[in-house]
Amino acid sequence: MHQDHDTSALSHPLGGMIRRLERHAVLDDNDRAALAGLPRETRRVAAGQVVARAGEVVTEHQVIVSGLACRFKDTGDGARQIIAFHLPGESICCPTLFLDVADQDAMALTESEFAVVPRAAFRAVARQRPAIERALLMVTLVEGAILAEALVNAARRDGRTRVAHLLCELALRFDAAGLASPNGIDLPLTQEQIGDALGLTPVHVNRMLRSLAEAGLIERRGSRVSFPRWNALKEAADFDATYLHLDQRRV
Amino acid sequence: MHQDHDTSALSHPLGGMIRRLERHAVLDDNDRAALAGLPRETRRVAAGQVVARAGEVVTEHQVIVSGLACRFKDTGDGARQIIAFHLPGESICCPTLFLDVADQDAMALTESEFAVVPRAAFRAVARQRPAIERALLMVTLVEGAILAEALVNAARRDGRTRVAHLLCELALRFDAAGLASPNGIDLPLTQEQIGDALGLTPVHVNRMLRSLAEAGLIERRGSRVSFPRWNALKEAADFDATYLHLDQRRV
DNA sequence: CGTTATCTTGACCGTCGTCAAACAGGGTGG
DNA sequence: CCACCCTGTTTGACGACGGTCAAGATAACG
Repeated sequence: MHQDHDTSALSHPLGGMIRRLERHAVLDDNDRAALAGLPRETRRVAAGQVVARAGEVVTEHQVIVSGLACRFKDTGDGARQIIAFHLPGESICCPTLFLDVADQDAMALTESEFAVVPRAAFRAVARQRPAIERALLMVTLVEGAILAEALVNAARRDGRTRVAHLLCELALRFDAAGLASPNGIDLPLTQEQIGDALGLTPVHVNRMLRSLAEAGLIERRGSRVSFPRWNALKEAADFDATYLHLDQRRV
Repeated sequence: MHQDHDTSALSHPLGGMIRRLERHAVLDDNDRAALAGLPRETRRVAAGQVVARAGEVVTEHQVIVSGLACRFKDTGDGARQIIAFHLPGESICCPTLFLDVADQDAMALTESEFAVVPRAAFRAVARQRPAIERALLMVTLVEGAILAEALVNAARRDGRTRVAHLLCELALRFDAAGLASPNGIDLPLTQEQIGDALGLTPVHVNRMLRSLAEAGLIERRGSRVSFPRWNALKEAADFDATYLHLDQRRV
């Protein structure tokens, strides 16, 4: 962990977060400067490392700079449910920035880099600059919509559709984050983690991936997934991208 | 539908919403006055009536004054998933107040009364008064935490635990809303609606309710549900109320 | 190159969905 | 007051989707 107060927009550790906020809200130069001026550290964590724990009082606001992370909850009998995947630019914020006691855990799924901001500083900036608070509300609403669709997916769709739906969502979100290439995405998730997100066992995830591949709806090479028949996959996934609010007019 | 501009605090149609916001945030007299002064109508709707539709451009902000409502999504093959239950004082707001195009439907589950506020007016007040926007962010975060637990419930727990968990949650939320009596709650949900919220069929909900009743964990008389062994029920439900954030310090 | 995590596949089984029918309750109209 | 109906509840029989258990194959990694 090292101090890093470079303020150039491109390499700024919070630049991804600022761009993400501006996808859903309007910030002016002062807002951007206030966010860019936040005290922060960057922290590099290994895959699998837990970075926030339910029940703890929160003192830090963590933003992913690179890598992939998730929030999750464990049930009483040891099962794990992934609540949300977090791409670079996203915060583990929403549950913990304003709620005093976290009710969820968070972990890095790949080796990741986090920007860590003292919670009090972040909240002070949000309070002083209403546009920032508005922006936080917007991204929280979008995350809520994504969470709602995850509930529909897990509660209502069969395993094959569920897996296909998650792939569609991640493909679009990776693309929006600039992490997709024309011929697919690099999906650094184990089948167990996919199952943890969908309410399936790893062996069933495996069966369903095979089924999708045999139908020609996806192609797999290592962790690379490509979508040779995107529209057919969307169809099989019962996928409608409205809930991602990717084209939300900024307010 | 009739105009109603009574401004006395107790009977004000938005009084429930203001009190709810103040459970999670701090409002001053000016904030309260700004909310109470919003233009509004009250609207009475019958059980089962859809009050918001996915895909529509939103122009109204709807707050429940009395009754019970829910948000839901339908899947491609006709199944319905209830995303959230809404008690008096809550808004159907969070998805639709700031996101331009709704991705969820909403309906009244019982005969209900809604306060309807023009969206532009509500947004203007929120923009002028940051404390209100902060309050909206807080309740949105709490709703997100409830939604996350619903995902855990539907994806990870067996039917019996799922039903028990929903009963625990509703018991506490009804109580917080002043709708519970010492010996239980009046649950105006059909078993089909319970199933729509949990990802179960109505017949399986019926079996699980019977199982819980036979174990002495709940008692049913008509729509009345009581909890003779609350702690044992919580245990069977894998229930931990942290996620409801009922004791959140206000910020 | 050995060790471990992850993937893959098969066989078996249980929870829950499906289908069906009987039953109860509440409202309506004769 | 009583048929009637409609919605919702209750219960049973059966089947399938997906979980469990287990073993072997492959890939990742020091």
